[in-house]
Amino acid sequence: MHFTHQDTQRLAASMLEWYDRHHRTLPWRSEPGDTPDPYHVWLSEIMLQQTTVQTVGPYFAAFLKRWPTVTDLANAELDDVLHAWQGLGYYARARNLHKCAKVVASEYDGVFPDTEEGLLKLPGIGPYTACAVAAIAFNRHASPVDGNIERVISRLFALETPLPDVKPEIKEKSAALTPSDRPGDYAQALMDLGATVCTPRNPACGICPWQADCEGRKSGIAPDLPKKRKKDPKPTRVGYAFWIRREDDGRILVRRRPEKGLLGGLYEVPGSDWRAIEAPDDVMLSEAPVSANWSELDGTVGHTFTHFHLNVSVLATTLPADHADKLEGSWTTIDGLSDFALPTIMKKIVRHALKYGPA
DNA sequence: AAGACGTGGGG
DNA sequence: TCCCCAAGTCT
Repeated sequence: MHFTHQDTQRLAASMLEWYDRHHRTLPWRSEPGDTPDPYHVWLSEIMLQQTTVQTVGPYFAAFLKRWPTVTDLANAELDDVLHAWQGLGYYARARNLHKCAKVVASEYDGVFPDTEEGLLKLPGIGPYTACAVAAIAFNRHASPVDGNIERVISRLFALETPLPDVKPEIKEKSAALTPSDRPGDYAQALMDLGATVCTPRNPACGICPWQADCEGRKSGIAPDLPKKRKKDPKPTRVGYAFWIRREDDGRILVRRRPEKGLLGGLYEVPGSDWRAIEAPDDVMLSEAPVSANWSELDGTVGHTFTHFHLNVSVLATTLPADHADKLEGSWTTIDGLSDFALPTIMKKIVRHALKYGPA
């Protein structure tokens, strides 16, 4: 399948026309004709990595309100950024977001670089985001390829090679279709189309501006594209959470996780390691922050991460203050828990402890 | 280069 | 219930 130069111009034009009529108004999108704020574009693109528009909305608004400029964000404390990010997931994004803001503020005088290669050097900005920001914020002739565009292009050309092998071919085909005029709108058009028309399941080919040219639709395989390699089943891990209450004031112990790795920099109810195979109770118990008289609460807390399922049992105890004060971490009231950046698994553990724990 | 890295919604 | 999916990056 090959398009002539004339074909590509026609396809780009019909896509932009579709965008002008059907594009969504999103908080980070400038009005047509207005120059977008690179800070807004960058912030939204980082938040939107592997995350839905609906989920991002409130976070984007809250960040912009609290940190109106990239310099404001650079001057923030990391813990405050992680706190504002809690629940959004992939927390390395928040750490890199903060790092990136600091670099832009200190080394670029608060002004984002306006080229793909300049952007690519910044923390948390990879090939997709560099391309997207260059196109959307700076109107550069760049062709970002995200999951939506992979789907649209693989269908348009009926590419049956599975991802990720087919990625270079998609990149090449997509670049060849990208117009010099309005490359940013064109990129957003493809993403909108992928999100609302050329959807993973039940694509609405009947209303697609490219239906007449789509090889995938014509051969009836569009809904099955792009092909992907099968994923390995997720293993299940188990562990304990230690709900430790200080006797005199009823405060609870929380602690900050190491900055690298899973849930890095967020706070946790102290816990054992999460193991693939259930270890004997005494091994898990030896990982408690303190030796104590534990009572196991009813039920378990289940949570699924990207690459494993987790089942946590909660052990509760109450410690005399002189004993409690030797432990590492922060003692907080229940209400005060909202001041800490807690990932969803920890919120579940807190909820479970409050529901089943000793009164 | 393949695996680590979150979460919530939809079918 | 369970699997797939969402504007990927880092190591």
